[in-house]
Parts: sequence; structure tokens; C-alpha cells
Amino acid sequence: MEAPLWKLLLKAGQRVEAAFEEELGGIGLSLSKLGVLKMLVDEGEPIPLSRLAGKLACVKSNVTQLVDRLETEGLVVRVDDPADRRSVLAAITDAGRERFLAGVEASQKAETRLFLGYSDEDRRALLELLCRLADCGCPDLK
Amino acid sequence: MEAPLWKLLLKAGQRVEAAFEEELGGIGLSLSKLGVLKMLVDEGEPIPLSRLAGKLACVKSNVTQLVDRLETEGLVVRVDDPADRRSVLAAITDAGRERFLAGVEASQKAETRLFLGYSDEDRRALLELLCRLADCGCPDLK
DNA sequence: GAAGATTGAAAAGTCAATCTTA
DNA sequence: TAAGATTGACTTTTCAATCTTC
Repeated sequence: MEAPLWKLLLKAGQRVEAAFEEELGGIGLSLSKLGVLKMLVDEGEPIPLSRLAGKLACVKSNVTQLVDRLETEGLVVRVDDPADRRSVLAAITDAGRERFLAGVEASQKAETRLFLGYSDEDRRALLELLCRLADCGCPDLK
Repeated sequence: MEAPLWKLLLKAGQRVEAAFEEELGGIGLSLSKLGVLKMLVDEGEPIPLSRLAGKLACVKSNVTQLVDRLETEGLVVRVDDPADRRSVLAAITDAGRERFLAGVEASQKAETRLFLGYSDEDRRALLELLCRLADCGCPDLK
């Protein structure tokens, strides 16, 4: 039968996505939403929507709507950019920070569950093989 | 820095998807549409929409609309199921068969392009590692 | 009542056009 | 004119409700 490599890659990706979305869905998050919260937490200060779009590798109008949803849930708020009146900044709220922590925990659960059957050796090998495809630049794999 | 495995898997999956969608988009197909055409060609006879949904691992209403689009383009037609008046069969047309062949060709082009940098050894290794994740049953990797 | 299909609404994404500000 | 954000139209998918037929 021999499933082709590309199909396996698609399936594997979908499986990873499903595992995370399922775990995150339980706490009212998705991978996209968690990505925004993570950026805001990492930066430690409000970020222009255009920079979010850049880092998240998606289109600007998508970020607009993504932030709409997050704002509706009270996880972020829009604030004016004092430096540029065209720009709008996304700022994380306390509720957002809490949700982010829950999201990190849920992610770890999903990750653990996914890779149970893999030895450290397997993980390293898979990492190396995928890195070439995902065109990540492969910086410091040691 | 060390990108985590799950992120690489997601990225790799997206990259594969993008490569195929791009190649298929040029001939008016998508992976989903090609999947339906492939099933119809493989089976060699009209198939109930519910069976399509089962094999394609998506929800019934999705198949309804997918077949709508395919029917609009003249690639499949709906026919009544003589055995069960609730059921609707999807049948491939001559245009659908032609398009399917073009789709196969486009897919091969995408596949070749994607895995240029991989030796046979790499491919085998990747296949084996992914198979465990994609839960494909791993039948005969020998 | 349960199965097959459809419909309508919603999520998540893209693109093109528009509006405000630099 | 160009940059930042939004809006509207469209695509693809899922879910819930509905309708017909078993």
C-alpha cells in the first residue's frame, strides 16, 4: 500500500493541529489566539497589529478579526498608538495573561500525548529531517 | 532557539499543503476536489455522498458543498441511487476524468519539487518516523 | 426512531477596496 | 503617494437543525 510521504506529512500536521486545538478548545483558545497572546507576553508591551500580522505570517485583515474575537472575550484590548495615530496597539489584559498560562499548560499536555512513542533519538532525527522541509533556517541544532 | 517538534510538524504540513494547492490551483483544483475525483476514479462507479464523507474524513455537509462546486464546474454529476431513495450518488464526468489526470500530473510536480533535497535514505527514515504519528496502521513498510 | 442529505450560521482565512494619517 | 487598519465579498470547513426516506 505504501502511503506517500507527502500524504503522511499532511496527516501528521493535521494530527498535531487537532491535538492542540482539542486541548486548547477546552479552555476557549485556539492555536491562532494562543499565538497572539504569546507574542504579547513575550514582548512585554502593546504591539501594533501590523507587527502581529508580520510575525504570525498571516494577512492584516485576519489579525483585525482575530483581535476582534480576543477583545470580545476580554483577553486583549486595543489602545491608541501614541507615536503614530494610524496605528492601533493590541495590549494583553490580566484575563489574557491567565488564559495564556492555561494555554501553555494545555499545549504541554497535547505535546506530551502526541510524542509518547518517541525516544529522544527519534525526536532528534525527526527534527533534523523536518527542518530541511519547513525551511526554518536550521540555526542551532548543535 | 530550537524550534519545537510540534511546530515543525505543523509548518511542514502547511508547506506541503501550500505546494500542492499552488500547483493544483493553476488547473482549477484543490486537494479536496482532487480527493473526490480520485475516489470516483478508483471506485469506477458512482458513490453515495455519505461514503465520500467517510473516506475523506470530513463532515457530510462539507461533502454536499464540495460536490456542489464540482458539479458547477461540470466535473461530477449527482444521480439518484436506485437502491435507496434517500441516497445521492456522485458520478464523475469525462471532463472530471480529464481534470483528474491533470491533477495527478500537477501533484507529481509538487511532490518532486518538495522533496528535491531528500535522499532515498532520508525519505525512508522520515516515512517511518511519521507513520507512527499519523496513525496509519503502518501496514507494510517492510 | 435512525440514516442520508441539505440548509443556515459560524469560525478562520484570503483578497480587493476604502479611509485615515504620515 | 505610501503605510496602518478596517470593511466587504468570497472560500473552505464545522456544527446544529431540518426534511425525506428507511
